[in-house]
Amino acid sequence: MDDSSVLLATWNVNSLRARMDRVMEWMACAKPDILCLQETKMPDSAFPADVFRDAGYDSIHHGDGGWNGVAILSKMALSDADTGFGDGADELGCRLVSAMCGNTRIVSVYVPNGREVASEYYNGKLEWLANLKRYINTRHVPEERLVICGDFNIAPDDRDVWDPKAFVGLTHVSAPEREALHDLISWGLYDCFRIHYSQSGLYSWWDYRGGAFHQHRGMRIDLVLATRPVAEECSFALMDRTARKGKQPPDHVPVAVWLDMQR
DNA sequence: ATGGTTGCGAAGCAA
Repeated sequence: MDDSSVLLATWNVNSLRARMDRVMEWMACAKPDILCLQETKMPDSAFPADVFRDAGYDSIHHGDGGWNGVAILSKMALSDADTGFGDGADELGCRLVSAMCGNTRIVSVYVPNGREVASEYYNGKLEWLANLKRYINTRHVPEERLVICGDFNIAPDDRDVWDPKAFVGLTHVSAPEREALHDLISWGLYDCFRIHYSQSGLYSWWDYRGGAFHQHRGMRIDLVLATRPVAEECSFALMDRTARKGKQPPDHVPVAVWLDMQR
């Protein structure tokens, strides 16, 4: 990692209020250039933009209460920020924020969980994913510098779940969810983590219950998707399992990618 | 054993 590489990370923090000390600690250690957050679980009025500014980060937040909430932090100035799908489509509550960061468009997303297959929430998840595809397709082209990252609440394939047999009939792995994600990716995106790793058993999330983390029962549902111009510059990727350890850990860990691009 | 844990908000609900 030379001085010209940019470190971009995405992290579902499961309440920024509860995780602020950990987030600041991780940022001081990893020094990401760009950090996308999900599940801040706070309204814009509570978002600590001043604290991040003091730490050297510009920021944009989109949240309206105790659930969901997404943000982008950046050492470079953010501009042309936008929230939601912007076309009147129901975004199911503060799940998308976007901004220009240098010459690259950054989108931070928190895809709905879906709760149970065939539920109204599951159908809403599929609809939200279709809206995301439409949002991207109407505003961007694959030749642009574009990153869409966040908690997709979908394990792209069976390598990304600890036991596929245990997930039969459950959300996050169902064919319609995976097809919706594939439909988005096939528009012209690359899964940056998979550029560097092909093996199974590498996860970004572990259930709090049942000692799942220590039993290696997790899923890879937090993704950094990028168009070809950005993906070609992706020299390395990591999911920081250390962030799942210690006191009051979040259930997700940061997914980080190094991009050899000019600042 | 429809369990288990965490956060929100102040009791269940969402994940």
